[in-house]
Amino acid sequence: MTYEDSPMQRSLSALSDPTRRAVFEAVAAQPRSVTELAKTQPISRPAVSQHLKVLSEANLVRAEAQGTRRIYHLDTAGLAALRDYLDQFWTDALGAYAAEVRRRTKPN
Amino acid sequence: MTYEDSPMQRSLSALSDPTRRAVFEAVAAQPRSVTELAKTQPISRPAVSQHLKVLSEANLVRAEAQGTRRIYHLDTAGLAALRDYLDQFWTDALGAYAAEVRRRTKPN
DNA sequence: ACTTACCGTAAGCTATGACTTACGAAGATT
DNA sequence: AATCTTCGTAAGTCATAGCTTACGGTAAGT
Repeated sequence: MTYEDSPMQRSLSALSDPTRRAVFEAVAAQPRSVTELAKTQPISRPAVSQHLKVLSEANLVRAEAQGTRRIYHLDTAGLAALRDYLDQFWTDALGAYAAEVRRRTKPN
Repeated sequence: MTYEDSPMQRSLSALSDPTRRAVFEAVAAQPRSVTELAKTQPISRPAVSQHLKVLSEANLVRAEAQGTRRIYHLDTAGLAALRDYLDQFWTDALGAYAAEVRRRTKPN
């Protein structure tokens, strides 16, 4: 049951697959065309295309047409969304920890 | 094909499922027992247990036994791993952007 | 000691997701 | 204009992930 489909959930699940994450890292390392990306992976070119579609919809990657080729490059939007999401828990955790410290140090 | 199983990949895929992410957020918001967590979700208690197992193996959550109850609370280790992973791309992206700016502003 | 509450795991079902091959469209090349 | 390259998508297959019910084990309550 997919009862939530926030943009950040998309980014999160986009990176959940190891192969897709490898594709993402290849794109991040250097902007490349689809066939070039496919050469770096042990899967077929259409499979890479499908992964790129998912990554695009997660705003983790973007394409620029250049003739018949499509050069994919990193998109920081999805990255920022993920970072903000994690940071939220991070500060919450710190806050909870501080509260715990206060609770433990406070005399009864 | 699971050709990679880094601890950070585990954290990443642990949060890929919306339901499991909801469980994680419930734990993060407040340490709770399994049955208490199950009440906050539209799934059965064993399902919550299974999600907690995955989250535990991803170092996103930890349990403390308290009688027969197991109180789950946030574990910042997995969170830190994710943060570091994303930050790596972040700084890379900034570096690439800076290089791009240099390339564009540099006279031919 | 018997029952009750709490929890993890096994077994089984079903939906989904990751891959393949096949195809068609659009721009480059000759 | 004919071919070749590049790419996205459709169709189909297969493995896996998430859920359920059922069960057993441990600690607490009476």
